[in-house]
Amino acid sequence: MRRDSRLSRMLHVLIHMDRHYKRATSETISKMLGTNAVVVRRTMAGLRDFGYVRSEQGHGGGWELARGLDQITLLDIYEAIGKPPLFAIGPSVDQPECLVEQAVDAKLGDALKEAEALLLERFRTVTIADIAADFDRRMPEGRCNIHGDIHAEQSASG
Amino acid sequence: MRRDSRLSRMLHVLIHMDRHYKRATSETISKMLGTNAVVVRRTMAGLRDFGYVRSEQGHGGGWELARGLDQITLLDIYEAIGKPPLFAIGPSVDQPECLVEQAVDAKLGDALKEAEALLLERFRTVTIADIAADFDRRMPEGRCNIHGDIHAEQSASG
DNA sequence: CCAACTGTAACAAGATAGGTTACGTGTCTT
DNA sequence: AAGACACGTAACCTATCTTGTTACAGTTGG
Ligand code: FES
Ligand code: FES
Repeated sequence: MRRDSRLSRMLHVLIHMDRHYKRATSETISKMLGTNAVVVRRTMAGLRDFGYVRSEQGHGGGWELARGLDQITLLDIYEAIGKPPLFAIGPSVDQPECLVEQAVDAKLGDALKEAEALLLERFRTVTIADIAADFDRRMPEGRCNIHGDIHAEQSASG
Repeated sequence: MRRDSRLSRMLHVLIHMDRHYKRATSETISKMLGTNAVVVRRTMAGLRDFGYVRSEQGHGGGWELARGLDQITLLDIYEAIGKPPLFAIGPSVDQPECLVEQAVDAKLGDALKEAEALLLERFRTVTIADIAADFDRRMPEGRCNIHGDIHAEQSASG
């Protein structure tokens, strides 16, 4: 299975939007993420529907934050991208007839539910601002120089 | 992503082997699991390599338990099938240059590591005998009647 | 030898995240 | 009004991974 990277990507984008852009187009964001503008629109549509970002069409349009990063948790974003499955393992059938299999899946399910609860609890208590603060510690100057060209063209326009 | 069901399947098989079969062929097991004999050999090869089951070739051969279910934990089986990835979410790139992305992945990775540790700890402390005991509580008579035909043909030969 | 097994390689099928193309619609500038 | 710019979305392709299938080689017991 290929790992779903949408949560990671959205967090990445939101921090960049807060730190470096007033408004960013799907094209600009796609370059940051190393992907395609359509993928960006597709994924960020969920965030827009939940009110974390706004999108505007037409000339001069693009994406912008709709609230502060301290008002958005990891759980918010996880839900906004559609609550994709967290685990890569699980039972082979949903409603097994075999009682042995039922016992196996029940026990396995208990362990998975515990782990899921812990994970979602972490998601619930960590805001994107917390992650941004970690970034500030790694780069006190607050400058990202990896994609300088992208940043430059945005500084001019926004 | 399709969920890896090998752990669930192997637990299922091992309990049936302990409760109903002295020895079972891949063909018989594949019917229990609703799959193919080659898939059974492929998956159980790992369990054999780790010494949880024995296989014998040739006429009258098949699979049998190499130790008691109370001597095998879920973690043992998880490792024997090759420690497949537990999570379906993760970062998009392994070594991101962008410091923002590094901070995101670090925070996300912390949460995932915590959940993984909890899950593996549960796996470590639960034996297959524990699951079998749950099965006994669900079906006190100790009989499985779903695949009676399979059980019957095995009772005759083993 | 022959039948009944496992061992394994090679390939097909099914599912899903992600990438790409195409086109529609809205909005700002000129 | 025209045209450039940008989002919205459907449709399709690609990559990857688990699972299923076929084929065949090797092993064992009658
Ligand atoms: S995408 Fe983070 S510095 Fe360019
Ligand atoms: S597979 Fe469990 S009763 Fe047949």
